[in-house]
Order: sequence, then C-alpha cells, then structure tokens
Amino acid sequence: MRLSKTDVITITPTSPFNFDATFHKPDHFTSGDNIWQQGIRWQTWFWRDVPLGLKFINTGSINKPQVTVEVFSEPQLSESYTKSLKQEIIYRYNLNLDLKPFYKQFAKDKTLSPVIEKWKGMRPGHPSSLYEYLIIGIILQNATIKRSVQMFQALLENYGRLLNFDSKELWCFWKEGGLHNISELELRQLKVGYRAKYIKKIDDYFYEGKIDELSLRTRTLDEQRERLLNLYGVGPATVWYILFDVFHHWDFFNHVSPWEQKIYSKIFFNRETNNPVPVSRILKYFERFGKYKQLAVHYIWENLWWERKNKHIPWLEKEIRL
DNA sequence: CATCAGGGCCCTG
DNA sequence: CAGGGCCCTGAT
Repeated sequence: MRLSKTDVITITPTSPFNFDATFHKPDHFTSGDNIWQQGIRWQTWFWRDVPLGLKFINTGSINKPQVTVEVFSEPQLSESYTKSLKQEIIYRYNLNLDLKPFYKQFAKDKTLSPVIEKWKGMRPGHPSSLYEYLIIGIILQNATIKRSVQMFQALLENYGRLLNFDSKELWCFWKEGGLHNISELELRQLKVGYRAKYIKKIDDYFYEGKIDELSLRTRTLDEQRERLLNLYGVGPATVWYILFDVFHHWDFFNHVSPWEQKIYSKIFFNRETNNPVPVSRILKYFERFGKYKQLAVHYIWENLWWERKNKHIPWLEKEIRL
C-alpha cells in the first residue's frame, strides 16, 4: 500500500526534551513497524481506521524543543482527524510531561542525578494503542526476546498491512477486532502456541466493543488495573507493563519478571546474575523513588540499554538471549 | 537424542 | 494458595 504525504504537524514539547531517547527505546526490539536513526523515527500507526505512516523529525533542541511530524496516508485527512492525531501523539509520547519536579527531587541522588543529567528531557512512552499493546504483551509472555519478535513478525505479516511511505516499507498493525474471522488453529500455525487462545479472546473483547481505551484513560489506577486483570490471558506482569506504557502511571511498581530481577540485581545491588536479590527487596529499594519510581527506574534502565549500543556488556548479553 | 527453562497465565484441588 | 500444564525454541 503506497502512501503519500498528506499532512505536516508541528508539536512543541515541554522543555527540556530529548528527541532520540523519547522516540527510540533500545530495549524495545523492533519488528518491522518502525525505523529509527538519530533525529528521525519512522513509525506506522493505525489511527481511527486509517493506516498511517508517520515520520517524526527532530526540528528543535533540548531547550527549544520542536517535533515535526510528516503524515503519510492514502486518503486525504480532515482537519478534525489531524487534530485528534496530534493530541494522540502528544499523549502517547508524553510530550506535555513536566519533568522538572522529578528532576528537582532527585538532583542530589547519587544514582539518579548523573543519569538524569545524561538523558535530560527523555520521556517514557510507547507508540501502541491498548489493543496493540495487549497483543504485544501476550507474545512477550513466557518467551525469550527472539521468540517474541518472531511471533510478532508472523502476526504482522499475516494480518497487518505493508505500508510504503517516504521510501520505507513498514508493517502496520491491523484494526482492533480484526482477527474475528481468524480461527485459533490458524493463529497456532504462526507458532504462537497456547497464546493463540489469549489473542483470540483479547481480539473478541474489542470486536464486541467491550473495551474502550479512551474512556479507560479517565478511570483511576485501581479501576484500570482491575479491568485489565479481568481480561483473559492478562495477569500481573502484563498489567504492570500496560499501566506504565499505555496509561502512564509512574507510581506503580509491583512486579519484577525473572530476567528483569537478574538485571536489577546486577545494576542496583552489584549482585551476580546467578544469585539475584529477592523481588521483595528490589521493590522495597525502589520505594526510595517515591511517586516517581517508574520514571526513576525507566531512566536507569534505558541508560543501560543505550550503553549496550556503544559497548559490549557480557553479563547483559547472557541475560537477554536474542 | 532427551531434557529444560524461558519477558506468565489459567485452572484445578 | 500451590503447582501442573501449556507452545515453541535453542541451550546443554
């Protein structure tokens, strides 16, 4: 599907703003729906029934931030559509987030302040809708990164659409509820294993209109958590990711998966990865970051993955099993 | 070759 | 509330 440039959106994020650390998370393993290079991020989106190619361009600086978004689509887009798209971009990437109180609170924290200094203006954020993230969350379950990427690619290439825009070819997610006519058996043939059942049920909720992301955003953390836990195939681990990445709660940290436990043990306690610190102790340690604990850990976590881009970290390579 | 654990979750007893 | 089963893959 060939798209042409139909719109350009200009966004002024709150200052300070770090474009690359916001639009590229080295720990999110790419699977054909995006490309990043310094100062530019190409990304597919399925927004309000329209497959889009988005090109985010850094046209500002840390202290005078500006992001230019070139929008590629097949149909011409209405003014109200573009307006909603702009709001959604700002929401998903937290471009209006005021980081100053967080920075101020930890200006003298020995662990955090150097990392904050290095990544000043980095936002948490994720390109996916709730539906898309639920699918991704399920393929992350009980699998190594390599296998998760493999499953995601198989799904995209079978049910998504290949978009051609700005001389790039990228896969776009399918519409929520779009697996309605796909059988569990067919999903299984894509080697997603027992997750086929979960994916089917999740897709069904959306097909039947039982979940509405935008209205769920207005609910409290506890309501969101309860709603998500009620979904078949969604447990504490997946909810934990979603409350942070999709609903942007910084003050919620109740889960550490085994591989993350090993990595935290190494970076926060300097413990060998074969002798990790108990999860309860890790969570207790994070309490020092108060209502910003997710943000604080995100900064330290991302810092580690950026470091990995520049130098070989043997103990980390062992844990991630690409 | 067999066995096992891995970015969990459901279901049963 | 503990523990078995589940899909597939690559490591041992």
